[in-house]
Amino acid sequence: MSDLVTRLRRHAWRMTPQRRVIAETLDGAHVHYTADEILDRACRLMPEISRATVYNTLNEMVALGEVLELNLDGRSKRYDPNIEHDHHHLICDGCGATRDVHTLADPLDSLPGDERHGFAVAEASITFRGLCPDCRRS
Amino acid sequence: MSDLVTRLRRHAWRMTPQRRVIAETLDGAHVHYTADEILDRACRLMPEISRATVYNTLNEMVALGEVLELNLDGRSKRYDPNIEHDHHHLICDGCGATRDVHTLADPLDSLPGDERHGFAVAEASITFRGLCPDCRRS
DNA sequence: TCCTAGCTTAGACTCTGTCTAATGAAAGAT
DNA sequence: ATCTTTCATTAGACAGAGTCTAAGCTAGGA
Repeated sequence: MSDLVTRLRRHAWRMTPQRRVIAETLDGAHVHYTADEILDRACRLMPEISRATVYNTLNEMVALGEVLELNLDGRSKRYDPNIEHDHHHLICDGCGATRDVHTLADPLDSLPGDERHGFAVAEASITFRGLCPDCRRS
Repeated sequence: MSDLVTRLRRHAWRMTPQRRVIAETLDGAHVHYTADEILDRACRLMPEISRATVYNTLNEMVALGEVLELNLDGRSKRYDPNIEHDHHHLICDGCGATRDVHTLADPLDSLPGDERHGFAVAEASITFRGLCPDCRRS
């Protein structure tokens, strides 16, 4: 039983077999998958699952506040079951692999008042870019 | 004569009328446009310019290192003629307005070695989100 | 001026994601 | 247990952003 499934059960939300497979796929990964990667993996467990269901379900999980949607590479969205608001992301420029990281300092503190231009700044997230161990070798 | 055109002239790169219109459109703006917005504006000066040329040219400017490509909203890319590598972006959650900001500390220093997971980390950029002065009022 | 590399063009194509209309399954009421 | 209503799932059509292709055009050097 994954933690994400537990969290989703608390909402008034039908837990269908398709939704369970999607939630378990998301939650079991240490990297953040795209919708198509989740579809691939879900198809191994439930071959007849449809693309629309995967997209619908991911959007609903995001709307429920139990999954974060990441727009990091400009190609496809990735989904993060970790909803803590103090984490950031490390992305491989070679293959697009994405994972959570934690920093020592809160980046909000690094933006001085005179650089806020009258904005009410609520949130800051850092995107780190580089090459993952696999892509460094090739 | 825009500063971006001056910078582009330093490269072995044909300065065609199309490329000049695109460079001047980009450089004259205070916000960061999408490729389609640039196409719209370029068409006012040169009605027969093609979509492919705008996309090709923007990609070449990025490859020359004279323009930065931003993936901030997951929909379409935006182009920033400011290529200083130590600036970040402040985005309004209300209207999407985007502007450059500078921070006190380099965010790369806030990622400890044991959070790098074997990656060769090259770059870090911060996205600040909040409400701009106009959107705070309404 | 002529030549040639390389630029521009229209339109087809790909990829990611959304929408629609029809079918299928769950949960409360009887 | 069955009915009924509501919501979920499905295949496929559609939409938006961006890339590719093949043909013609042009900038700039010889």
